[in-house]
Amino acid sequence: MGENDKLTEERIFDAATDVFLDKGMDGARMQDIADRATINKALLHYYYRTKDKLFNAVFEKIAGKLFSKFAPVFSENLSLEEKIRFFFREHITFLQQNPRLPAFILNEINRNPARMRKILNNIDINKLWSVLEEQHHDELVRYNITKESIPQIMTTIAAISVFPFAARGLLEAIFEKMNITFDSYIEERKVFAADFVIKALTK
Amino acid sequence: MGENDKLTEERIFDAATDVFLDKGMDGARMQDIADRATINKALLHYYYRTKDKLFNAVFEKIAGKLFSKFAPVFSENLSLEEKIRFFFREHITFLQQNPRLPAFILNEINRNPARMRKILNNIDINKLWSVLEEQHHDELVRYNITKESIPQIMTTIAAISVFPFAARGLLEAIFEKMNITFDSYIEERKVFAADFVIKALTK
DNA sequence: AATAGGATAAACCAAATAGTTTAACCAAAA
DNA sequence: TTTTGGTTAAACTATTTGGTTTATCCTATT
Repeated sequence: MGENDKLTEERIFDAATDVFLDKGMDGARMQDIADRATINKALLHYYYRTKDKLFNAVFEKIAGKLFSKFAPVFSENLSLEEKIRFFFREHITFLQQNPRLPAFILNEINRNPARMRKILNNIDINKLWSVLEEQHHDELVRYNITKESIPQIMTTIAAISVFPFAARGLLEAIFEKMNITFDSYIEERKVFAADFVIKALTK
Repeated sequence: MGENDKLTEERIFDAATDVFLDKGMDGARMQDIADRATINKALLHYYYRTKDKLFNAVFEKIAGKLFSKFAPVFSENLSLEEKIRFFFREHITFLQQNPRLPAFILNEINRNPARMRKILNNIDINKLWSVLEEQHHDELVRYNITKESIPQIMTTIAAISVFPFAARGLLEAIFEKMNITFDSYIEERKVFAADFVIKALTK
């Protein structure tokens, strides 16, 4: 019954995603995952033999989702400034819908850096620079963006987008005292972030 | 023998800090901590009755250390621009010496937000704005910094400083392929970050 | 000399947990 | 009708782990 099959496997995968996102690899319990998928432990192990295999499947899917959001920057036909605005709008909106991803990824990356290296092996980092230079040569000159400054700029952009979600628990506690909500702060951030970065880059 | 006493308690505390920083609350093992302190488990429990109490002690110390680094911004007698430069230089240098703190704090905050709230209760967030406005009224106007924009600006500054360390495992993997080291990137960042923020804020 | 308390080794306990096994159920396919 | 394979409940194993207990040792203080 290949139909029902997929349903169950998917239910397991979704339940596992949910539990791992909440508790991390160490804190997650196989029984929890089975419960959340409303199956029993035997069946859980029947589909994913070990906790490790299950976790790896979940982690790779999540990491893929998170990083794939960076791709349009290299494909969309927009000016550099438009791309920056586009990126923050899209990426932050994505994180709004998947707010637990950043903390999860950052935590598991530090627990097991090898896992990350394996995923990154599929990406040719150096090629990205060539593509960027090809598409935006004039703008790069105008903004004074060099190959050397790329690491600083890119990590700054990532930081501005990702950090609020990674530090969500902390920020919510602070914002509570200032009478502002995390949600409105995030909504504002989509344009604040773009303005801020463009301003900083403009000569 | 109060002397030796303190030595042991400190050895335990340091060992616990080390293990918790590496493995987190869930991943840490009491036996590991005892081993690293070169004492036995009985004595470990003799000093800190439970894993939870030990963890809380470690967490509060670490959180205190991390946040205390934000304080000089309100005490040093410098212009706003100088303060921004001062902050990034000092804070990033501190993180260079304690690179595992950010990932640890962010992770544990999300696992147990209540713990953070308790610590933040000792800080009067709203007062900080008054102090800032008192000390830098003219500059705030000049830079177009309002009470409303403070959350965006402050979290951006924190993000730029903290994120590289929280994402260290990821960045190291990427930088490897670009033939640059995390250390040189961080060294650069002390001034890049300040320049970037000041540029973004200047009208 | 006696005592108190830090320190140890080692065995122990109870609970949690990953993973396995077994026997039985049921529906769809052969 | 038989077989196959997804599915279940439940008991079970082996190991890990937080925490306790006990008996013993050592040393500084009384």
